[in-house]
Order: sequence, then structure tokens, then C-alpha cells
Amino acid sequence: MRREAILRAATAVFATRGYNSASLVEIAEEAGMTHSGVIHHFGSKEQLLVAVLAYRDDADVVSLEDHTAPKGAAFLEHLVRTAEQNTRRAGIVQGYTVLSAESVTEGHPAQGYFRDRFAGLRIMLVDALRVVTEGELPDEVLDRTASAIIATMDGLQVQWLLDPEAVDMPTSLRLTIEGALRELEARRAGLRGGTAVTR
Amino acid sequence: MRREAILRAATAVFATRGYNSASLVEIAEEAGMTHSGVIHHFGSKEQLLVAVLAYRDDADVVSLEDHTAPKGAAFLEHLVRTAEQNTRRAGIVQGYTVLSAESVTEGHPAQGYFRDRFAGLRIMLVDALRVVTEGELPDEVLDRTASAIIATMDGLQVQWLLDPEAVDMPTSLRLTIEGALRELEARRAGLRGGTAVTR
DNA sequence: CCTACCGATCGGTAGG
DNA sequence: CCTACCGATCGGTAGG
Repeated sequence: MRREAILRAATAVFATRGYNSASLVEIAEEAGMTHSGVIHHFGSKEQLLVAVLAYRDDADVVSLEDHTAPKGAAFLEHLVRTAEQNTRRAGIVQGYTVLSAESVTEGHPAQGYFRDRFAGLRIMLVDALRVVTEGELPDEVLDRTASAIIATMDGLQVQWLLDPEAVDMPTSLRLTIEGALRELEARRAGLRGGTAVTR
Repeated sequence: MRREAILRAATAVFATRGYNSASLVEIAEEAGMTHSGVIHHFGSKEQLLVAVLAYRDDADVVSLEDHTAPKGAAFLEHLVRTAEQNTRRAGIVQGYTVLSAESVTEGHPAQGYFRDRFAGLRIMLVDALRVVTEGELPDEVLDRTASAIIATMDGLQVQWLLDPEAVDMPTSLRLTIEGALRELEARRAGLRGGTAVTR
């Protein structure tokens, strides 16, 4: 399918240049046609971005098919494994990093996509943390922890892309997750003992 | 000074649009002149970006003057306080988030600036963590922890800009820092006891 | 600093 | 007649 060649080319160009600076001409060249051909297939540059984001989600689903959504502590382990794999997928990491940050600019077409994506990730992580802490902590604490763990993954990618040898993404992520679990366990112990934990 | 009017206007436009999509015409209008006047003062769009980044660093130094660089645990507390202040400075947060992520794209003029900035931040944070852990842990562990804490701050900003009501930056950052300190303390205890920590 | 421009490139659309 | 494009060009805007 020509559509798939365009989606692959657009994924690469959006990753290297960002959405606003990417040109349909460059995407079209990489897909072996003119930019009019790209428009014929996707209608506009904006609709092409939407298709690229959906295409990437589909690809992720396919690669996760055999894992069938890990639960609880296994999900946290899955995040560290993903960070490890990401050190060999700089292109994908860059696409995610550039587009997610660019999406906070005025009127960016991927704003809704990333807002929903983060909301969904937080819910998945809260579920995993609730299992690990056996449901003894309020959802708010789990949600703040979920935000923080997702943030750590994303922030590490920026530092790593700028200076790959200075950053060890999986090691830093594991440190953060294990620290977060210790913090949550300490708060559980605090709840049970009835006294404040001093640290 | 007209230069300062241009710097303020450029800071705002780079923050809302990013560097590549920002136009000199828009910056000039906001500064009350033509885009040729902007070029007259700064030579090129790229040199204007460099001046904006230096200008922001100067402003930060001025605001930190009375604090004169907090050390050890006080520095960690300073990070949480900054996150708290940032919830009232969405413009500055957006500028930092957009430009730092955009800088990983091909040939971006702020690449060196952000690479050096992250390297400097990691060193400051390693110093603070070394004080807190009384120098008993290897620098590599402290450095991985430093990367992770900086990453948490940056990643939280993206989530917060997209959905301010769903994210509590200072609370999530404090959870991460306290978790990281627990993790480091556990590793110190492991070193002293001579036995491996199980979790 | 402005007016008056340049080479180039942007996303999108025309008829065929 | 359709699909999947093409070469050419539209009106505007970019940095300098």
C-alpha cells in the first residue's frame, strides 16, 4: 500500500523536524512521490499527523499482543524493559519526545491526542500501583506517583537524546520506581502504625 | 532599551510557537517595530534565540541572588519550591518545555545550550545528593538519581501544560525526591550491613 | 530603525 | 467511468 509508505516517511520526518517544521515535500520525496500524492491520500498535513499517531498506536498494540497487558508489578517491570529497548530506538524516542512537547504550543493538532494518552497512562499506572500496595493507599497518592513515573520516563528521553553517554535511562527509571515503591510502603506502614513517618 | 523589548517579545513568541515556527515578523510586531529592526539588533533569528536563552539565565540569577545557591537537602527543597512557583508561571514553563524538546531536532541552534544545561544541573544535584548521603555511595548511583529527578521535573511540566488540573507538580516531585532518598538510604544500609538489599 | 525588496519554500488545489 | 497520481501553479509568508 502507498499509504503505508507515506505513513513510514511521515513518521520519520515528523520525528526529525517536528510537525510544524516538517514539509509535505520532504515526506513525499521519502515516500517516492510528489507532495500532491500525499495530499491525495490524507487530505491535509494535519490529517496526516493524526494518521501517523494512530498508526504508531496500532504498531505498539501489535508488538504488545503476546504480552496481553501486564498487571501490577509486572507492568512496572515492563516500563523498565521498554526504557531498555528504547536505547536502541532513538528515532521512535525522538518522535515521541518532539511531538509531545510541541503539542503544548498554541493550536497544535496533537494536543488532544497527548492529553488523552497521558490520562490513559496515569490510569494504567494507578491500577498497577494499587495492586502492588494492596489497595491500602488513597488514589490521589497513587495518581501523583503515576504522574511522576511517567514524567521520569519522558524527561530521561530528552536528556538521553541530547547526551546518550551521560544518561542511563533504564537504570535511572528503575531507581525512581523502586524509590517510589519504598515511599508508598512507608506511607502504608504509617497508616497502619497510626503515627507519622519521620523518614 | 529596545533590545530588551525585543527579548521580552521573543521570549513570549518562542514559548508559544517554538523556535522554528516563530516568525521574526510576529516578534517585531509585539516589540513595536518591523522584522528588519529585530535583525538590525540581533543579526539573525538564531542569534536572537541565543540572546533569549542567556537573558533568561540572567533573570534566574538575579532572582536567586539572595539565596546564593542552596546546598545539600536545602537544594532539593529549593527544587520543590521552584515547581510550586512554576504553577504560576505557565509561560516560562512552556518556553522551557518547548525549546528543550525542540532542541533534539536536527541542527537545532539550542542543542549545545540544553546539553550543557542538563550536564550542569546533574552536577549540582549529584553534589547535593552526596552531602545528603554523607559521601558513602558511588558517584554513578548519585548521577543516575540526579538524571531521574531532573527528568521528573521536566516530564511533569509537559503533562501539566496539557492538563493542569490532572497534575500536581510539586506533590509529584516531592514524592519522587523522598522516594529517591529512601532508595539511596537503603543502599547505604546495604553497604554497611554487607548484605544485598532484596527489593 | 524603515521601505522595499530577494530567493526559497510553505500547504493546498487546479485541470487533465 | 474509477483510482492514483502528475506537473504546474495558486495566494501567502518565511528569513535575511
